[in-house]
Amino acid sequence: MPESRPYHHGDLRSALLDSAERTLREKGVGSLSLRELARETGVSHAAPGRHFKDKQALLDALALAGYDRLAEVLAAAYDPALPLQPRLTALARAYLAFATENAELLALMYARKHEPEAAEQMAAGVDRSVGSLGRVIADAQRHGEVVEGDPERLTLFMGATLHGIAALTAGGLLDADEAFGMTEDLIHHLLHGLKPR
Amino acid sequence: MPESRPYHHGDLRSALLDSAERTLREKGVGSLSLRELARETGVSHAAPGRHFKDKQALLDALALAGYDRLAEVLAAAYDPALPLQPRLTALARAYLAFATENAELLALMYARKHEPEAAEQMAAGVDRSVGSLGRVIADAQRHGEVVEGDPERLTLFMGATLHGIAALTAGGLLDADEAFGMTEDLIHHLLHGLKPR
DNA sequence: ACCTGAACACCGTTCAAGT
DNA sequence: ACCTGAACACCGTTCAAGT
Repeated sequence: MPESRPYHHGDLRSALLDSAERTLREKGVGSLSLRELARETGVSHAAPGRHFKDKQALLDALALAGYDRLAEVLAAAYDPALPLQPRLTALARAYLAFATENAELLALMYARKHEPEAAEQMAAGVDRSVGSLGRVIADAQRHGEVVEGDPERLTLFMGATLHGIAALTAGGLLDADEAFGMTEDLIHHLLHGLKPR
Repeated sequence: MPESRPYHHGDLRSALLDSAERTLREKGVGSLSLRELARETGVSHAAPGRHFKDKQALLDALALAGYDRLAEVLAAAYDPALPLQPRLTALARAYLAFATENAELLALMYARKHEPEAAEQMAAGVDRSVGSLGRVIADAQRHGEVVEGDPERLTLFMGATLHGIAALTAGGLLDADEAFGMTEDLIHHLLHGLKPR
């Protein structure tokens, strides 16, 4: 740790990302400016330009990091020892928790990005997260606990439902506690359908 | 139609909204500026301030109009003469079409707004749209075509699923044609569930 | 290789003054 | 009642120059 403010920051890139993530969480994307970020990090306003080609590149990097964390959270919540229904409930709750705790970040993750190479990595990030769901479906199909059919479609059906409540909750249209409270019910309907048996 | 450019515009408010909606669709929220809007409308840069307290107020107005149009689209797609499954498929397709044709607007509609009074109207807009779904569920329950239980929860389950694919598609994470192609399947799973019968 | 300072072309918002 | 023009405090981005 150098005594005051050295000419070279050392790890400006990750310092900017950390600062940006905090601002995003506390004040929203609208209040995120490169100049303000530079000020907080004690660096000139032009310095961020060395590490991020433009503002969108920084936002893309934030979103990408978000996908990494989401994939971790889901992987951690995936417990193959659990029966199907609680296994899915745990995954749903994990996603919901991530969505409510990172509402602004989630919006960034699912926004249309402009930089084409970032979009590619974004898709890969989605795949990694959807992977946890896909494993559950494929595994359950093998045990005859889930209907036969294209596992990708089944996974997408399930993913869409989870993403739906998560997005509605993150957007403030659904109360977080309410969403958590109905997760079990939701998974039940997902498994048993709306039609009476 | 006055000959050149009169001092008073006449209906500046709706002219600004029209222009904003076009810009939103063609270039995205990022490229939407009040000054540019004023220029396009042939008015001074300070004029919009008379009709919208700030930029967010204009965005809120756009989102609100979006809810109106979505409610219309859904109401038009709601055909009580159809059997349950095609009735739901039609609603899902209508929402999906709206989402793909108004991707940027949809993001605005489901974003956290700051002006508290707008948030209230926003919630009302959601209710109106969800209303179409709620009617289908309540009606189907009466005919024994859908399981018993809190109709609001069932509606929300269904709404979350539809919103999920729509949001993923609007966000570019799911190809629009692919999403349309799997709509029928999706509704099938919604009705019959993932568990084998 | 990394950062600064000045410069450029934009913003949103406010407010006296004009019609 | 509605709009203008100037002013203010911000932006993002670029680029020569400094370390």
